[in-house]
Amino acid sequence: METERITIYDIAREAGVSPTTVSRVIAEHANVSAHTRKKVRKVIDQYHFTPSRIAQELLSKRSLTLGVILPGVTHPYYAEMFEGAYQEACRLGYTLILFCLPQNEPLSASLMDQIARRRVDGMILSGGIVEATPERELIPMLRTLRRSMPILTICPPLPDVDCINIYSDLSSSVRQSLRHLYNLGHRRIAFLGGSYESRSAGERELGFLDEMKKLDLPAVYRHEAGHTAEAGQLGVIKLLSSLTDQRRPTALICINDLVALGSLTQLHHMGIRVPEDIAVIGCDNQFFAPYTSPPLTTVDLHPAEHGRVAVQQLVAALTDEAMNFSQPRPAVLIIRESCGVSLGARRFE
Amino acid sequence: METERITIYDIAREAGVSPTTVSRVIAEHANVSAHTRKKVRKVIDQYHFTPSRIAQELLSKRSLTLGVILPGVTHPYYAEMFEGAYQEACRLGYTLILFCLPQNEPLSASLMDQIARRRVDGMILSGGIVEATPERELIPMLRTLRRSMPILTICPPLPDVDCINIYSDLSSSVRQSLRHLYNLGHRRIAFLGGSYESRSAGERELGFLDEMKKLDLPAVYRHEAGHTAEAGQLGVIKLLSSLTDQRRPTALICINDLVALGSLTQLHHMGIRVPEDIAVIGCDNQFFAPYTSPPLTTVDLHPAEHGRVAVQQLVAALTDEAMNFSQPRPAVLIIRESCGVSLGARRFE
DNA sequence: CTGTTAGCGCTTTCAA
DNA sequence: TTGAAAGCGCTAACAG
Repeated sequence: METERITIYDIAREAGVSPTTVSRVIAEHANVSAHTRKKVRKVIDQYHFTPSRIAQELLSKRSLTLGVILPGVTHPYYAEMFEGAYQEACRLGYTLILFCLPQNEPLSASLMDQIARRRVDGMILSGGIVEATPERELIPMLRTLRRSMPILTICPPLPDVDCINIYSDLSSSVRQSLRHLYNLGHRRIAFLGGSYESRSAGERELGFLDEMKKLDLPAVYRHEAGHTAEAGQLGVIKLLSSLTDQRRPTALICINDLVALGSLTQLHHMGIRVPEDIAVIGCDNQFFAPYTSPPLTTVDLHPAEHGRVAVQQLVAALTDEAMNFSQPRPAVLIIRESCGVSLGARRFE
Repeated sequence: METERITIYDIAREAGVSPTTVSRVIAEHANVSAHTRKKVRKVIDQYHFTPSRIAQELLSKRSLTLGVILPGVTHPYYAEMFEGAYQEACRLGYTLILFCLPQNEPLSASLMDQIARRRVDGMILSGGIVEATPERELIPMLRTLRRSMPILTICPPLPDVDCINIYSDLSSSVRQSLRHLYNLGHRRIAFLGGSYESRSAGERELGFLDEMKKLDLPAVYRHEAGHTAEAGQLGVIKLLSSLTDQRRPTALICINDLVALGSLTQLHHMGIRVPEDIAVIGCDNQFFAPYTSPPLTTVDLHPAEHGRVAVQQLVAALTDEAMNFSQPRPAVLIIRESCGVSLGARRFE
């Protein structure tokens, strides 16, 4: 098992030069004669030598590693975010270490410790940790972390911490969906999903309420639910079972595509046609959205791009003593069939 | 930005002891008097000191880090596998570093180099890299890697390399689906998806062909396709468009749920009812399977468990000079509605 | 162009 | 019970 690790000294000895010279050859420094270089290269290749990044990190005091805290990658939204971040990190010569932290778990002391020990150069945080942790707990933790490295959060902006922040214009997302439905003639529009504990969900909720008010519509159809397909299914049951057909909403905005998926299934079970009887709009533009029946109208939040930009900004902050500002990223409505565009604008009672 | 890093020497000086003692306190060694320990602890806490894992790694020659190569985490199958591995790694005190390598990209020299430099303690490989790379290229690379660390592959077993191997019993997966359909009365059964370049796909293909032969059925309905929903959609078009209704297969086994999803959509477009006109079975039991219409019968391969077991085995190999054997993991058929059980066994011409 | 020296932050002898 | 010294593998500074 233990393949006695070869060091730069072994190479130096074997090539009859000093370790420094070997180091220079590896780093492709200019000040090495072609002859020496070739000689050293040969020995390096012969022994399949690769310098230890661990030693380099110790010396340079930079790990060229970024930590990422996400609720996990099982949710396609975060999976895409991670991959976007990963690509950009590769491009910039950084490595990512992913820490999965379930939505409702707080940033434990043990995780903080692990991060600190690793001496990562910076942290990217998204998901429940920055969405659902009470600010009175979260802010101090972030401040502590911030003392040793720059931090980037992907969530609605947080007050009183010196973090770079990237956020989806969630409010705009709901507003766009709402306006689209309004223009199609809908007036009884319901909002389904999320939980008031999540700041993102809250922001959408607020966007919904505010836009409804602007449109002079009563926002009576709302239902707190989770973020899963099952939650969508349950949500529809709760939302509709108590209502007569006359008072039933004619359109449904779901907090994400998973909830929309569950809703579609449940509506189908109940014999309610989409989009004829009720229009449905999701959010996230997940891979399955074109394949639901009917294909789901949704909003693309571009999580992969968020990830990419996050790494870019964080690395920039590491180099320049840079600007830590908040940046909203646009949300774009993807129109398919579940909203009923093909039916044209109609009049609803 | 640069928060002058505190070292064990700073703590030692401040506490009026030697660095050794501080080290001992941190490692919770026995041989420190209660008084000294308390004194040192206080200084440590005061300065929020955490020992550098980088220095520890350099000294101990172990990084307590495992590398994982996956095609990415965007595919839920691999996302689940990763999370399973992640959990187990946490439990055992290891960190995972994820390298995303697109399905059809070979293990580049640059990636090999990166892995070697990181001095990870072991590697877990799955996806295209071990599925689709020609063996004449793959085996030598694995051998090279194997010289410096234990390797675990999650894929059909590879010949001539000393790797631990975990694999889904893919052949059994197809056989189960096939037999289930057969018992329901189906005789014209089609197989859709995959590509002959992938060893997993090949194994399923073989399972299909072999089982068809055992059942004394002609395996005429096969179609190489990709692994995406779009591929499923296209596959159905190609498979059915040339056939008269009489000769059309009455059942369809898809290589994965994505392909099944695309197939369902396309069948719907073509006015072919599932399961009345054609039964459909997928594979992977992805989260959306209960929410397709009709709900998808599929096979659960338990990727998360694969991930967990992988880490467990690899860590075991790191400690014991352990057993490198191949382990098939069971595949279980999850029966929903797309296969038409509720219709009961029927007679097809 | 090349080599010597010192030190990154830690732990492990070994000695006191 | 505590500490001094050496070294993990590498590179930057400084000589030569």
